[in-house]
Amino acid sequence: MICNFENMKTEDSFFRKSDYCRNCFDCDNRSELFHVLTEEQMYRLNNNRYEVIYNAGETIHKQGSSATHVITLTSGLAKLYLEGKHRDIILEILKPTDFFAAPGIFVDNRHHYTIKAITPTTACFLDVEHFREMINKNPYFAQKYIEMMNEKTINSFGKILELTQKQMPGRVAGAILYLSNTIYESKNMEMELSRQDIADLCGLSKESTIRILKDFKDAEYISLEGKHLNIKDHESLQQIYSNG
Amino acid sequence: MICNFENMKTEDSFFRKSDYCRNCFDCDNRSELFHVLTEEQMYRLNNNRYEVIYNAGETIHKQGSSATHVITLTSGLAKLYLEGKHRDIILEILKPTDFFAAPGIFVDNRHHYTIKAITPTTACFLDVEHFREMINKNPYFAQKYIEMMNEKTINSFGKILELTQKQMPGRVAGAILYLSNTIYESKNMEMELSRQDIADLCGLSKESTIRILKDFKDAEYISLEGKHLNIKDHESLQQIYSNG
DNA sequence: TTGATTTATTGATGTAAATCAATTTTTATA
DNA sequence: TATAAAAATTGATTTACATCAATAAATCAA
Repeated sequence: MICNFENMKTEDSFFRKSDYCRNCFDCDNRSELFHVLTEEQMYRLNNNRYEVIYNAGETIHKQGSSATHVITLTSGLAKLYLEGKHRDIILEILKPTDFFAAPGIFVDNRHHYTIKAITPTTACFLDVEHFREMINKNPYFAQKYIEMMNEKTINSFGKILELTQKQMPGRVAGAILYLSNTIYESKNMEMELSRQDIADLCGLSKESTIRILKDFKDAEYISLEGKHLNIKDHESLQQIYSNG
Repeated sequence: MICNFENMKTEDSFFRKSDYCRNCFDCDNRSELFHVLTEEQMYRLNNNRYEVIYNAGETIHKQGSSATHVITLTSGLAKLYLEGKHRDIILEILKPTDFFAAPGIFVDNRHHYTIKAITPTTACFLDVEHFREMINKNPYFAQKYIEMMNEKTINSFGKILELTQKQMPGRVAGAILYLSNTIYESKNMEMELSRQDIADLCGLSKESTIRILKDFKDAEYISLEGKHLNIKDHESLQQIYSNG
């Protein structure tokens, strides 16, 4: 499923838009990061990228494998998680325009986490060498990237505190608020995550997670039918999240 | 306790070395990061830095306070930790030439952790604005910094897995190995950390940590008198650490 | 040197959350 | 549509670890 600049030209459809075959110039799903590129750098970016389609459940990056490309999610939903000995810990749900450069690309050229499609997903791949070059040639780009990295670092600090200090209700409330505020941007969600996914987001067992969700439902903080979750009492959830 | 380039010139001791009053050019404690600077940038670096002396227990950076400087530890030992609601989590022990730039300096200009001196400590301070400038002007410097950041990110992934998946013996073994391999670089250590510090390194209660240390002592994996710890059976500790 | 304060140690007890096991519901497949 | 497989749910049980409480040792200050 390769679709680069060259391909598009031969079809005489340079600026044509399609679901998973855009060019970078008028791409709605371009990560914010790339806004600082010069025209020429954008041209080269477009020339060096390709897009891949994934089915739900397919692996996009595998922990331990070699990191050859950075990615931007262009459609769908994916989970980024650490594979532990006993369970997985989801660090982040990725949604369109989320950009991800493996921290390994400047260290050991390995992936240190796995990214797996939750729904059917498309992702745009960019060669690591080319990415490194943009970092070196464009200080604004480097700075933007550093900002992004730093934000993720700060988030991971928060994650460490949550996973070690909050107990079950606080963590589940946190996961619900994260999905609502950041991922679905609505209090009324048709969740695409499984119960296990939610558990992995909380660092809890699936059974415990289900029990807490039940409690929240009984307490009328949420309504929950299958994968349809509606936040009825945002205030209380926030309270539970904040108080641990 | 300010001692910059200008001060030193007036004393006619440009290249004089003293315990906490060096210039950057012949400083043994310069972080690796600064090796890529040009002569002129080194000059400016030297001009913009100052050094501070701390007593054991004093706070160098406070979580939540504003991040105005990046630091390099030039002597002593310090702990970098997250202040949680119920306990602190030590992310890293800092020792001389360890450089630390708060991830907040490119995000919200706040410190997201606390750094506290464990022993009497000196640290070299560099203004954030000047640091940002070096990042923008020197792509090698930027790249080195990114490498450093990425390494820390990868480490924090490991920390997340350890804190959530390993149980007590695995975590305590991990802490001992970390202190031995990375901090004291010896199997025979006169530890400067308190039992509480070791506990915070493991994300455990002080009592549990002490119990496990006792177990290791009884099993003759280590000898332990007060703060003197000697690793007698590295192999077994490594095994316990790996198997969790 | 002594008393005071902090740090370290040990034992007894409590509990949050995991695990195990069985059942129900949903989804996928023939 | 029937059947198999996977995911979700609920209850019973176990356990790893924290907390509490008491004492002992070490450090500090006067």
